[in-house]
Amino acid sequence: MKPLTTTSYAILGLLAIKPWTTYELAKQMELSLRNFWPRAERKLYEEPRKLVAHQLATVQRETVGKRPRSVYRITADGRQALRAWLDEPGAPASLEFEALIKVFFAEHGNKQQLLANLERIHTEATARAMIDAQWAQHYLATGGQFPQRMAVISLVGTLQAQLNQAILAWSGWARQLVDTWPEDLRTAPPARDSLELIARWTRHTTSETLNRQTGPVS
Amino acid sequence: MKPLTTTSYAILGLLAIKPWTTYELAKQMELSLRNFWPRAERKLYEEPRKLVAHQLATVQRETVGKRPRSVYRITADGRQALRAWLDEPGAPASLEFEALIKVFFAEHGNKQQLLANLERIHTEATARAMIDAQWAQHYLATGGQFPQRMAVISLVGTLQAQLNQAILAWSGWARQLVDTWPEDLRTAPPARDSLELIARWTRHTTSETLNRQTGPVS
DNA sequence: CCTCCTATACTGCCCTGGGCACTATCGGAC
DNA sequence: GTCCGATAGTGCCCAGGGCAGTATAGGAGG
Repeated sequence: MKPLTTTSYAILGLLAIKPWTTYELAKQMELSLRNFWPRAERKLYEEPRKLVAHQLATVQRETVGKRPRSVYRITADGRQALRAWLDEPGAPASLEFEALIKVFFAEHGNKQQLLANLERIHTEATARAMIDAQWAQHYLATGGQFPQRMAVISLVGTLQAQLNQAILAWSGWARQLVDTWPEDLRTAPPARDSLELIARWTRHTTSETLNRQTGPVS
Repeated sequence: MKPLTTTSYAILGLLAIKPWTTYELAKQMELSLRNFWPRAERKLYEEPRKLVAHQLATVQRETVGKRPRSVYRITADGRQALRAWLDEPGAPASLEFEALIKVFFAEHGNKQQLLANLERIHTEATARAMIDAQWAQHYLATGGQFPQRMAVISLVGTLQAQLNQAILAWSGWARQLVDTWPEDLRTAPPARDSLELIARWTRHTTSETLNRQTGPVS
């Protein structure tokens, strides 16, 4: 029997809200979890079956006219498994950001290319901020599809918006700074002020011993 | 001939700095790009060969005693290809954050479980902030292994640190807020203040600076 | 001098998950 | 009556993740 993955538990979490068809589950995953757990739609279709095999859900085969569909429902075991899963620490966060690689290797191109990449990041973050704003307005106005979930959703939505704001603020700052740099980026002055700020962030923390690990970039 | 991927260009970017052995390339990728382009070490060993096939790099087979090794070197075509790649827009950023799924579905568990998950996020972000601080101190003190790269590295490092700070601030805020919530999270009041702040981000794109250190809800 | 340990320098192999392509019916608009 | 988008999926290839394994180099310690 196929072992359950994080994606399985994400689906199980949705089933804990209400019963859904596989198609609806796939749509809902895309809608609400894409931003912190992106998965290929194709693979989501295999998850509910695994849940049934583990007796965490049941299927109900229906037909709409001639077309069949499967409605999945969480079981008591399923709710129990979900609660147990919430106790386990999750894997550390992981980010993929191709445009940042282009910033990282910008000295092998010219200043205009770096500015263009920063501009693209800024534009995307701006668009994203608009979407976040509309989302927040929608939730404030309607309370959302599942009002009992609004509290936790407001937490998660806040982090997403804050992360996007961080990218927006950074790209605006970086753009302005790079504007003052020479054409040959190898001779540009490093952002010392920013590094000094980062270097001071140890102060607000405990004197716990640190294992030697690497910082953001080496 | 295998097509080049983003990972290929990341390796090519490293080769544009200096020649490396495959082993060194793999180590360096892990060290410096893990945080925004994480890739399995195993697969990195296949990339330099692809670059040679495309004539963007050359190999030099050497031996250290009885042990063979391959040193890769970028070609003029390689530098050209790297510059061209810098012009193409990168794929949108993508985040995987399992602990956030647990926050998202927290209403199916109890308040203590949610607080524990927030605590874990906070602890990890705190540890990460210390690593970032040490990294910044190291760079300020030594200028790094490749001083001509310090300017671009300071940009990328700043974003990484800022993103971690956003998580740190958010998790601290969320922890305090959830503390005031009832046991049954379905009846908890949503973070309206925060949503209202996000909702307003449509209009003003204020001149954000690095010194903006406000938490999620200021 | 010998042993142990870690760093260097990779390769084999299985299988998960990403992603494109494809099928088919339903329901409402025009 | 026709067209289009939404509903409801399946088949299949292969890139990439990740575990395991091989072998030599070089320095530390006894």
